Amino acid sequence: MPKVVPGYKEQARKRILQAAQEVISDKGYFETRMEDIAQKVGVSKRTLYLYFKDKEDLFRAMSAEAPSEIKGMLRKCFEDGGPGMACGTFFDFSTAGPLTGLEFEIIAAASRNGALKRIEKELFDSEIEIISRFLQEDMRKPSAGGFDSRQKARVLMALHLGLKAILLMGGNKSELRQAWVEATDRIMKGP
Amino acid sequence: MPKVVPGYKEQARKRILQAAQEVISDKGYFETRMEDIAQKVGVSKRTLYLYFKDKEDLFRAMSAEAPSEIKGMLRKCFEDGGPGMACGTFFDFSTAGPLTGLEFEIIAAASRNGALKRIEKELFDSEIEIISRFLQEDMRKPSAGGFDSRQKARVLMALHLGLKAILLMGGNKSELRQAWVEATDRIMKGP
Amino acid sequence: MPKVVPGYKEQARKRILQAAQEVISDKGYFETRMEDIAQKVGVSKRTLYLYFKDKEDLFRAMSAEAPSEIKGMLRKCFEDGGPGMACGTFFDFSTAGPLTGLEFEIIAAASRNGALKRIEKELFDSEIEIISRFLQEDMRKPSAGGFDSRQKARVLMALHLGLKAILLMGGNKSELRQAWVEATDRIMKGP
Amino acid sequence: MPKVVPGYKEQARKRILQAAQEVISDKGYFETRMEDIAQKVGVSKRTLYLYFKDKEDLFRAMSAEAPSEIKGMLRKCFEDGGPGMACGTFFDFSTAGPLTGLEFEIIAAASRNGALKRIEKELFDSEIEIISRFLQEDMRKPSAGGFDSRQKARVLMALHLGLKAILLMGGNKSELRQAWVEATDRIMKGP
DNA sequence: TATGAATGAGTGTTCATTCAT
DNA sequence: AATGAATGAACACTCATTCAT
Repeated sequence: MPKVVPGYKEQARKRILQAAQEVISDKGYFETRMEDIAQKVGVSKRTLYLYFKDKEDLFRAMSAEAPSEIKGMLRKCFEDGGPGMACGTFFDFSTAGPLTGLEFEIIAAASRNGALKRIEKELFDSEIEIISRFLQEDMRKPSAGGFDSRQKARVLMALHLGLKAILLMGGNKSELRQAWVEATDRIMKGP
Repeated sequence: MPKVVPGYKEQARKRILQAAQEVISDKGYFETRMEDIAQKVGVSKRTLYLYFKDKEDLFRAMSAEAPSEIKGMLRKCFEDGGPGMACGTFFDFSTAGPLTGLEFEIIAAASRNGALKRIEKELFDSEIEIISRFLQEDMRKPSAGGFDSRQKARVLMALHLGLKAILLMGGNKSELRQAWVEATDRIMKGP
Repeated sequence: MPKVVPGYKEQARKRILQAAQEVISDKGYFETRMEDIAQKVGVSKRTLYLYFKDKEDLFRAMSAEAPSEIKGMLRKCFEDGGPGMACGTFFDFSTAGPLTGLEFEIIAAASRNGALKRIEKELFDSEIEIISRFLQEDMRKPSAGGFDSRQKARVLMALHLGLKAILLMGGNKSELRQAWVEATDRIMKGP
Repeated sequence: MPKVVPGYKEQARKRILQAAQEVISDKGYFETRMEDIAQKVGVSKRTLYLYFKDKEDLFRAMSAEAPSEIKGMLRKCFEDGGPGMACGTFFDFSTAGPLTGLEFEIIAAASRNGALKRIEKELFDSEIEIISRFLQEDMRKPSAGGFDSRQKARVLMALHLGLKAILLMGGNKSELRQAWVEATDRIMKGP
């Protein structure tokens, strides 16, 4: 293992976070042992503590950095894509991987943990920002009754989150996809 | 302690579940100790095991019975109330108590636990049933493009769940309420 | 193991403290494992935590209760015995058992731990009290120059402690005993 | 960092020992981490191992060299000073710095560690030697009853050590100083 | 000479759970 | 119906120490 290579520690850190996300997605935070993560990375348990103060710190970092791919997905769907396809595609993308409860575990944890709550809020706000910007471009007109693009973005995010929750409880995927497409259509077109 | 009173055990059980819900809402499942629940009920730890096989069993029972009040709320809003007020009122009702992540913790747990998943699915389906019945009555007309009342109900539930998640992360309540009212209006009226 | 016997817990606690004193005397506080103590008592490690919050708490309790035998010894020598023999006897008594550094470890710890310091101070003061009372009876006359019985008691205690330290470092016992007898004689008789 | 300077290693070693003494005085041997010492010196942890085999080796070296200042103090008080003032001055000198339990921790450790015990014994003996030489000069007469100057020196050392212990437990300094002066007077004058 | 990175071995502590009453 | 006492198994975390540079 190289040592003096600059950026090495940063990479190692990333690898740990990646492994953590996989294991915690799979087993849940509390049922995940530091050992599990260490094994997945291929280092000793002790090494994790060189990069993170404790388990919670690792979880926090993971919560903060993992969603960067979600934002990438949002960008791909909402910034690059055309208006019509954006929503359906987004649903497909966001439900493509293996379904895990990680997102909800983080939310539940955030409800009891100030630091995590702040992190999540910030991530959420930036997501709203991306979508909202897209919607504004798309419409170019002031929204009726205060239901502006930011509110619409919130609704989209909420709906999306809720549908994933239902999927997690065993909901039918194509059924839910259809509900999503139909609903987003109404929400975005307006009355 | 009365022993001969019939239904005593049932009552004691209820008391335990109630206490469990309070404590677990507050601290989270994994951070809640059997001790905590026992103390809240005012019995010894050992006694809990007379009513539930183990901690998970208790959690399962709690998950299954706690939502009965949610259904009551749904009934009050959607079966008894008129169409216009139903949605706003439902939002107000469902966000009235102290906000906890319990719901999402259960969802996350269900994603990894077959028994819990079945329980949650069933509860969810019955909730969909209630709302969907209301929507049908309200409209009395076949919905366009397969976006029938059941799908709408799903969308409502998902949106509601998602908005609660956002609330939990520190979202602004009145803002989200407005988003909810506006969105449900569009979803239900629909083209 | 009987459970409902009143005073049972108190006895168990005593047994633990006794074992702790033996093991810690032997190996030192930091090198003593909770496991070691548990084994000596014949219970599981976990059981220790039913009686003491943590290792430090156990150590504190041990420090506070173990010296009761020292006080007994003091009483036997200074209160019951006649003036002449008290000192020599006290030295013999107090150096009779196996020599350990426990006393000094406690003192070192007390210097960095307020709670322990208070405990030790109190014990020390009560020991001074016992000796000082004996000296007063013995002399029945006001001491010259403020070197009263309390001061003399302090000197005796200090000297005794110091000689034990020297013993611990490999000092010759009979040599030190003689030094003690000679010195106490001068201290108590006065100029 | 100069390498070719002869005596450089020796100096570095001294710096480490000095730092070790400060940190260990402050936190205690077992609660002091190699890291702490390294930080205090301003080198990496690894470097300490270039100078000392392991933690215990470092501690041993520290125990052996630190007291050189005590001997200096003894010389200043007992060899250079006149008889009358020696004792009071010695007390003042030896209790001037910040009070720590280090001395007693070393004693406790020595009681369980042969190598350390030998080191301490030797130091102690050389201290006795210094004082005893002073006393002999002072008196120039054979002591009565075997209570020779060496025995007196032992008593002085023991008393001094004991009083420091009492100080450490929260004893009153001026009270103890007075006790010391009074007692040493009686011990040295003797019948 | 010096060190960034890594780790094996081990500790205190916790908790759900069971025994015997 | 209820419980005081006890525990086995497990986990987070720590530290002195060594590799490779």
